[in-house]
Amino acid sequence: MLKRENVSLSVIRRLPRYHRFLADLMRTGTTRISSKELSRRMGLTASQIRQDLNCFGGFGQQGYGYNVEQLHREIGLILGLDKQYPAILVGAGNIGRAIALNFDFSQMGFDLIGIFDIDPSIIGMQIGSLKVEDAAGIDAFCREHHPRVAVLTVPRSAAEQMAEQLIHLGVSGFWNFSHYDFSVKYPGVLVENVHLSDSLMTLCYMVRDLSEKETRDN
Amino acid sequence: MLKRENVSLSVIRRLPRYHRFLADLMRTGTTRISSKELSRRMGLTASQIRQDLNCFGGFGQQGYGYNVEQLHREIGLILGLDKQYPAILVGAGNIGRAIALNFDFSQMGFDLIGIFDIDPSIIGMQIGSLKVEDAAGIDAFCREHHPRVAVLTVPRSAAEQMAEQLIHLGVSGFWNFSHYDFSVKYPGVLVENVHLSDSLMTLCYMVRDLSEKETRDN
DNA sequence: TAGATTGTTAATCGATTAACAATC
DNA sequence: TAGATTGTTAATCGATTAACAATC
Repeated sequence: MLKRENVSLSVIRRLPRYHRFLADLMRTGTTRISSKELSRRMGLTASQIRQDLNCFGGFGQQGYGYNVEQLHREIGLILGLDKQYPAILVGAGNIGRAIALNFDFSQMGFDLIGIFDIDPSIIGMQIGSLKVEDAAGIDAFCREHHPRVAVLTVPRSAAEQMAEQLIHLGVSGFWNFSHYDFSVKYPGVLVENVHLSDSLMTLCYMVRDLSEKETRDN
Repeated sequence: MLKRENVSLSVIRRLPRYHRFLADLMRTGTTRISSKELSRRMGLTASQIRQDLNCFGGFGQQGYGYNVEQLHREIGLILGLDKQYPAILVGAGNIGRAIALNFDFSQMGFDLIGIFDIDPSIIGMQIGSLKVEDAAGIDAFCREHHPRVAVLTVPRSAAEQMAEQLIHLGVSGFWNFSHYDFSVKYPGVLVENVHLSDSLMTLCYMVRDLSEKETRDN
């Protein structure tokens, strides 16, 4: 897993999906798989799978295919799931709590070490193994524990100011659930925007589009 | 808004973002905007914005630009946000509850009319204006109310069976939060997959990649 | 009218697919 | 060895960007 250097984002975004399908295969006891068979299951082309994997090295063997367990492990290493970077979550409302409770951050390369909110009725609440802390203490916390990444589950109105504060405190990656779109403003900062409403609106378009076609066809 | 027909998914996925930025502009009282200025704010090219919009019609005026309010409204119509289609949510765990509580479905083209779960300790729980119903009653409910779309927030193990059941009951669109990847298996069914763990893993890759570069540079 | 900015066509770029020699 | 399947190069396709005439 050495060949990389400027691998395109389209390829990177497919890696977690490969990882997931390979985990499924392991669960069902499959030990080897060809790019052709994997492409059939994932709805891709075999060519694309081979191209994608060869950005990082030759994990397969001619005439045999890929070893499922090995490939799963290699992709995990490429994604960086083997080490845990410290992360904090800011905004312990419904979405924030759901994420803190539902995600095993340690399986995804992170260690969730702090949860913050400004609402006195939420501060002190136990969420999994962590207790919600007062957001006023974020500065001190960051200076001590140096989180690399922040999950931003605050309302839109608080997002901009909080993002800037965290960037100054050394946070360089954001998993952003707020409606605030800050990828443009701070170059160099890594942002993975999760605009759930954008996703739902896209589905809305597709559903409308389908019913229009059905109407025309009848 | 008549020109469409096979507009690419890449374009569609940008529409909700335009919609959001235009809403922001309205909020700050801006009444007109050029593709150039909008491109600067959104981090796109002006060319792309004009190309995107012209898939659906000429909303601008030479020498003037676009009327913010009109463009916002037109994009809303293109996305289909003006009518509400009935939707249900299946799986009222942490994520399901957070979504039901946080999203104003009516603003995104849907009307959330039912929430279901199988867990007796959750059934009957009040979530916003709805009460969680027993999933055993989904068949009867669908035959009566004909939801077009289902939000799938069930665990992976329950997802496949539930998806098939709902497809048979006439549900044709899914907002899928489960780890189950069913876009491949049921052609014709519209699926918007929200694989949050894929998103977090992508961020993991980016953060690792950045620190490797920093290490090299020093 | 002059300046600005669109709508649209043409050029470029990047990503996907196809093909095939290498090789297990 | 023969068959299968990779790694990789070349061809195709689609999406983005640039250019510019039309026009408000």
